[in-house]
Amino acid sequence: MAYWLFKSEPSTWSWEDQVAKGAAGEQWDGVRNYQARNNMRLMKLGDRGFFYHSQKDKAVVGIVEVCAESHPDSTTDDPRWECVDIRAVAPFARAVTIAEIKEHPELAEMALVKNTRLSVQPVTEAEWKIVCDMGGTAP
DNA sequence: GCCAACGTTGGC
DNA sequence: GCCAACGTTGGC
Repeated sequence: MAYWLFKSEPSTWSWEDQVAKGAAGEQWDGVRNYQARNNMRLMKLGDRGFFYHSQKDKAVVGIVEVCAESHPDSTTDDPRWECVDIRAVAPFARAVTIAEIKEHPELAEMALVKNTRLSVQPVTEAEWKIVCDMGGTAP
């Protein structure tokens, strides 16, 4: 299984919005960046991801799961853009802020730190375990 | 609100 | 195909 990170401005699409969609989930639409799209193309059913709030919170707030593999983004007619569907799995017991992530030496290579603007990022298994632990939630 | 980083666009 | 100009993102 692979691990990912999905970034969203809470004012646009928040963890609460995601939870409200329940087990059916929702498409992660609106991505207009090739690197982010390519990451979504690599995702498999059951892959897990972090849900990150940018801007105001700047923190990982929960865990999501891929519940539909890459398909055309219904919000555009442009065939270049695709997206996956994700559903909320579990909230973090406590949010893990980007400041904490930057302080942790083993997380220095995370895309969140190195490539701050990428909205859909890969996460390594080691990073996954560390951040879940910091969030007080089992991986 | 500012600014650095980076992706995209368009003229040549 | 290069590169300057511009727009957007996101941390601070």
